[in-house]
Amino acid sequence: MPELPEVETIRRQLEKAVVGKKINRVEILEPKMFIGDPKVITGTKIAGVGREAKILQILFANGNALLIHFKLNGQLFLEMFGTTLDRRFTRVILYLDNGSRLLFNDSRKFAWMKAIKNYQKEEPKAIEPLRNDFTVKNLSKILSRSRKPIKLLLMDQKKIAGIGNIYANEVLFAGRINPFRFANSLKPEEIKKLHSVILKILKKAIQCKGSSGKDEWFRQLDASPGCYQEHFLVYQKEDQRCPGACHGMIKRKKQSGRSTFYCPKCQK
DNA sequence: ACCTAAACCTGGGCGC
DNA sequence: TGCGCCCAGGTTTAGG
Repeated sequence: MPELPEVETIRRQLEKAVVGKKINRVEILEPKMFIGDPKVITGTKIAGVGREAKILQILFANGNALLIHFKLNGQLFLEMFGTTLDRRFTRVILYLDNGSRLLFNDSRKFAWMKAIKNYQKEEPKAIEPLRNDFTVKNLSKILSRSRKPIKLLLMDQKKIAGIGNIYANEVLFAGRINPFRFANSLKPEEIKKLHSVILKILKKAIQCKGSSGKDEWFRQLDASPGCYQEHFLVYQKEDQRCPGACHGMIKRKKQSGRSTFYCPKCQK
C-alpha cells in the first residue's frame, strides 16, 4: 500500500480514529515484523499520527513512537466492535482501549512496525512533495546533479521521498517526459512542468484516498478501496492506446528491475 | 562511485 | 487440477 498518497490517507484516517486512545495489548503473530519492545507502546495515550515520506508514525504522549513501513503489500485496518475483517494475512493486532482493533496485514511479510522509546524526529535529508522544501529550485538542483534516468531519480528516496513506481510512471506521462532521459538533461521548462504535475497528481490521489486494485492492493483504514486507479493513464496500461492525441501505444520496459509504462511517441 | 541482480516473502493469474 | 512461470505500491545488500 505504499506510496505517499496511500500512507497519507491512512495517516489522516488514523488520526481521527485513535488520538486520545490507548493500546491495551499487542498481539504479535509474526515476530519478524515487529521490532522492539511492545511494552513501549502499551498503556499510554496516542498523542498524534505523523508521516515522513512512506513511513507512518504513531506518536504517544510519553514521547515513545510506533513507526510503520508498509513496503509492497502492508495494510492497516481498524476493526470496530462487532465487525470482523479478513484476518488471513494479519501479522500484528493492536487492541485499543475502546474495544476496536488495529490489524496490521501483509501477505508477503515485508512490512514492519518498530516501537521506539523517546522518539526524536530527525531533519529529513530528502525533499518531499507536499512539504515546503519541494520547490522548483530544489528539484532543479537535485536533477542537475544526477545523470541517472529521471524515473529512477524520482523513486530515489534519499533524494526525493514518497514517490514510488505508480506515481513515477503517471507523473512522467503527465509531464510528457521520457522515463529514460537522464535527470540532468531536463530543461528548466520541463522541470517546472514536472514539479507541477507531481503536486497535482499526488494531491488528486490523496483526494481519491489512494490507489486500489486487486486483492493485495491498498485499502483505506476501513478496508474500502480508494479510487485513484480510475485515473491511471499509463500504469499497467501496456499495449493500450495512449490517452493523449498521439495515437501511440503504451509500452512496458524494465528499469532497474521495475516496470516502466510510457508512450514512446509522446514522451520525449 | 555507479548500476544491476538478488534477496526478503507470498499469492494471483496465466499457459499448457 | 496441477505445475511452472511471471507478475507485484519497496528497500537493502551483495557483487561486478
